[in-house]
Amino acid sequence: MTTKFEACASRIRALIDSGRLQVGDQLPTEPVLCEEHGVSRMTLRRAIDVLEAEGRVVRRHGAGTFVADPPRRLVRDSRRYAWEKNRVLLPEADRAARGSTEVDTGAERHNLRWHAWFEEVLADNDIAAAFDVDEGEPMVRRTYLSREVGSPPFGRAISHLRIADVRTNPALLDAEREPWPGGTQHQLWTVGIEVTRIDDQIKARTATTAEAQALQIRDNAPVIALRKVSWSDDRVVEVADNVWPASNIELRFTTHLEPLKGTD
Amino acid sequence: MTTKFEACASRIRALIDSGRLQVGDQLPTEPVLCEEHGVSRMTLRRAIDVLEAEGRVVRRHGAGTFVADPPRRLVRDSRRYAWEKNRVLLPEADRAARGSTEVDTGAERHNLRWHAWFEEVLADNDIAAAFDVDEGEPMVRRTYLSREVGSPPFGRAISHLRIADVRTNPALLDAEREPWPGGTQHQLWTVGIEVTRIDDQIKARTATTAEAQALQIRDNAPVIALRKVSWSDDRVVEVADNVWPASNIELRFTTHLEPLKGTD
DNA sequence: GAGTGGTCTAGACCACTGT
DNA sequence: CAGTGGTCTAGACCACTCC
Repeated sequence: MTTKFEACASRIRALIDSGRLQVGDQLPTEPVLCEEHGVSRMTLRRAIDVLEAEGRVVRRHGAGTFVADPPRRLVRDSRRYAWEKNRVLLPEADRAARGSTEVDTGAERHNLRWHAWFEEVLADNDIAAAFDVDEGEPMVRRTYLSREVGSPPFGRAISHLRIADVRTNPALLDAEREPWPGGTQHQLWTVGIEVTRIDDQIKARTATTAEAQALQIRDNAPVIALRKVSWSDDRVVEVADNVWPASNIELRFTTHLEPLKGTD
Repeated sequence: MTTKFEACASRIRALIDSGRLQVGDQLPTEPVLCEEHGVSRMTLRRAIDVLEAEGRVVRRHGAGTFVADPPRRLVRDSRRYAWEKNRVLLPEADRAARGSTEVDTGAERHNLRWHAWFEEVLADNDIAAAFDVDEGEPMVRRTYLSREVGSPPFGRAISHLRIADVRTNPALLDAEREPWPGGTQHQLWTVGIEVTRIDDQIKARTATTAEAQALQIRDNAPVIALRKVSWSDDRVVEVADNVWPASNIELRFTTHLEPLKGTD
């Protein structure tokens, strides 16, 4: 049995898909839609909940409900790591010409805005375990919010470095120097650290309240969380926790396999 | 301002976290909870919606609402690909001893159950594009559902192979031969194909109706979708679409970086 | 201040489970 | 068939946006 709210959602979805309602158009108001579809307000709202979860409409409190932009999915490709590493030895001008974020988003540099915020903190349980150091180890916590002009942030990253590792280059503790040409791998290179391996751990879950606020999404909206752990040989040198609205991102990973021996 | 349904959810969540309600325990019925928390039924249900989305409770229509098992997250590591490839040349007994799924889940082989279902189909738009062949190309579509005894399925995979590639080994078209010792890489090896690279594309989204049914989860529950594209040199040889309930899985990827040249 | 979406209520009826 | 959760209603009040 198909429910009333699903049927109602389907009819409105059809209006959008057919182009009768265009991107940015305001839907009729809730009382009007209730009338049109012969349902009560709660049922109508449940129907719109479905469309909102699908990313087809946005609700703006006090203003109206609007047909949403189909999300431009950002693509984050693991090849960015090798690409970034290859730039470590380039002169600054070359490194500055293009950053990973532009590559991911396809956006132009002049359309990108950064918010970077640095703090000196003591490693909590979780971070200490990730680095395999003692709790309370002094760290620098770097929070990044990046957005295209006129859009909500497309993701947040919180990166941790050991202060013991980066202390010899005070510029690394200064948020004013961000975005750093060449990214974290070049930053670590300035203190003699070469990143040799990166592990990514990926989960999908619902946003915490803080994340929802930072990314301007609903509480409990689905997000993808990626923890990037950078190693220099057998030592962890950076732990970066990234979070994106699930609908905004696609991750890609490439695994090259060694040729089989003893064949040909 | 915190809403009434959030406050109500928090109180019930606290009961679970504190251990006053144990895994498997039935919650008081909705009318009782309404009374206890002084809210209407719709508000109470919204509170329970939150807990259900967090995976803390399960609702069973007609039976009750119960404290859910904390999900055992399955970990799928990209190193499985190299591991599988290294086994291609091993004798069957060795290959059969242990499969990727056991490695991912940590489950014992005797506790795992498979449902495999093969069909011969013509490539649709999407699959044809992924293989870079013409639409209508004959393919074998292999659907896998795997579960631990007594649990709902933990994931579904739909794999496509070109019939032109595998025709020389009819055993590959027979679902009765699954699970195949050594997995897909060994299967392809039997028809002279060596997998040299694997690309994974990952999205988080909500479950389709078919997926929700197959995985025994709610419609629109969040899932992780992973498309694995296997290449033999510059030719696509398998496209496998995996889907897991988002709360049940963590993905891990390892990227090794080449040493920087001209240094030391 | 008029109009929008967000929350909440008290009650009804239905579908499903277990005995 | 008694009791559970699932859906739906008609109305109320509130918070927010925009004129």
